[in-house]
Amino acid sequence: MLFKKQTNVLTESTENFLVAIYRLTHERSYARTKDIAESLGVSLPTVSEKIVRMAEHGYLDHQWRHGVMLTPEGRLIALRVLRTHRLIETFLVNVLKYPIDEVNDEACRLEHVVSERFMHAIDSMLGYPTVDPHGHPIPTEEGTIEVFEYHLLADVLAGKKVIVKQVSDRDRDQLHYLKDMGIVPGAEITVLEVAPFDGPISINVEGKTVAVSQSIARKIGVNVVRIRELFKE
Amino acid sequence: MLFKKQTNVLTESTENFLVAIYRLTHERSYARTKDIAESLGVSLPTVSEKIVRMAEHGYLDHQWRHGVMLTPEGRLIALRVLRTHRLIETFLVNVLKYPIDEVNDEACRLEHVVSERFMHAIDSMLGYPTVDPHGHPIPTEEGTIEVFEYHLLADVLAGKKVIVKQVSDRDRDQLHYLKDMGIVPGAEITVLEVAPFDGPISINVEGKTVAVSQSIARKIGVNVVRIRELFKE
DNA sequence: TAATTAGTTTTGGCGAGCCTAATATTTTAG
DNA sequence: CTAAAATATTAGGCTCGCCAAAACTAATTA
Repeated sequence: MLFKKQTNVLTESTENFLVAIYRLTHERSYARTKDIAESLGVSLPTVSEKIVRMAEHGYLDHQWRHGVMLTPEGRLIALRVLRTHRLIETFLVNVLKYPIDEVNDEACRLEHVVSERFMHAIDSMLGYPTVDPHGHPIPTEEGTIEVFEYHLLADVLAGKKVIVKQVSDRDRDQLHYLKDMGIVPGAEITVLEVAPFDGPISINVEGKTVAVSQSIARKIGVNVVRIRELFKE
Repeated sequence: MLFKKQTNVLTESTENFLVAIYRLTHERSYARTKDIAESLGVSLPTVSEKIVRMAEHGYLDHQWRHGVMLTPEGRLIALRVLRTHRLIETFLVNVLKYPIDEVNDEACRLEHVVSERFMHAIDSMLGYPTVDPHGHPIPTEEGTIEVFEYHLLADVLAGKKVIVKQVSDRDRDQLHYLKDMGIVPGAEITVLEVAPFDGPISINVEGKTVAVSQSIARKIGVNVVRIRELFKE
């Protein structure tokens, strides 16, 4: 019953809004109009107007002039689309051998049109994966999602050896940059030196020595610490 | 150069119009407004209006009040979309194990959004197929398409044995009906009896004996007669 | 030749999804 | 505690894709 989805009862735009809001409400409990506009690349009025319509349809909870939050129904849809997106990304990398930094655009287009049958077919072909190629959890069909907490590369002490578990999928260029250095989920990294005052971090990845900035290193998750927690200060 | 198309320069609707017109101009040289409307399931004014816009963009040649015909540019796009459609259908059947009568809807949605990279990936994965699961030719990347000419099952004399080469992909229910009887490309058929006066044809398919109407039998291509390149325009 | 009719196009409208410019309300900083 | 800055919303417009009703050929038939 959940995820019943006859493709097309929701427009692509609506699905995109829902996912964007889902992502934003991970940080703070309400997503602000401005942040939604920014993350979707549309104007503020477009967002304002869409919010009203989506709230009427029961997908959003609208605190006038403060922001929105997903209703359970909206959240379910967002997770369904996110699941589709991440499963498709996994398919593109594992089966069609896409480079990790080129899957996002394709998945963004496909996520709105594939059928449930398609999803089942690739899910089983992939062996029911639980994480996508960037190390992000794939929501289940029932609409649940695991939260993994990793150490950040930025916090690892010099001399330690870690395994890359997760990289951010938000910025394509950054992803490309990381991929070129070999920093992808599964890669082994030895931290050589951490320059003081927020300086760069020297690391050894698969034999090569490279330096990355603190800010990038804060976006790289390494090693599993513990599962199921959600502290975020 | 050909087929480079950054996805999205054309809307889904435009692509659908081009393919519909391509199919219609196989029968007669000009596609009539009415036939286009019918084959796309939209109203006449919708078609009239769209024709004007598409002609302005150089995709169509519009003989006012007589019909339209594709320009070379329009034809190229139509063939690109058709290629995409048929390659996706082949992928769905060969790789994802879809039943032959369920591929069309999925392909209709996917054909407008997949990238060139995706097409190359599945094309090579499939071993560069030249026909889709219904036995229709897959246009090449350069925009050429082979025309296979087959005998029609309806014309086969009693006692003969033939191989099914092509079934129509236009009607889902019909396809389902044929699939259930085992009449799919590759199946071996022995014609047992042809009733006179346009009567049903008794055939043996994979051990089972069934009867089909003349009208259906006229939509089933069997055995290769000859192959030739089509020159259109 | 005139009337009927099949087919086509024009007219006028609707909603979705966008936008810019103008306006309203918070928030924040002086 | 106001005034400027930031944020949100309203107003007004645009294109696309669609439609029904009306107007208009062109082909055929009486």
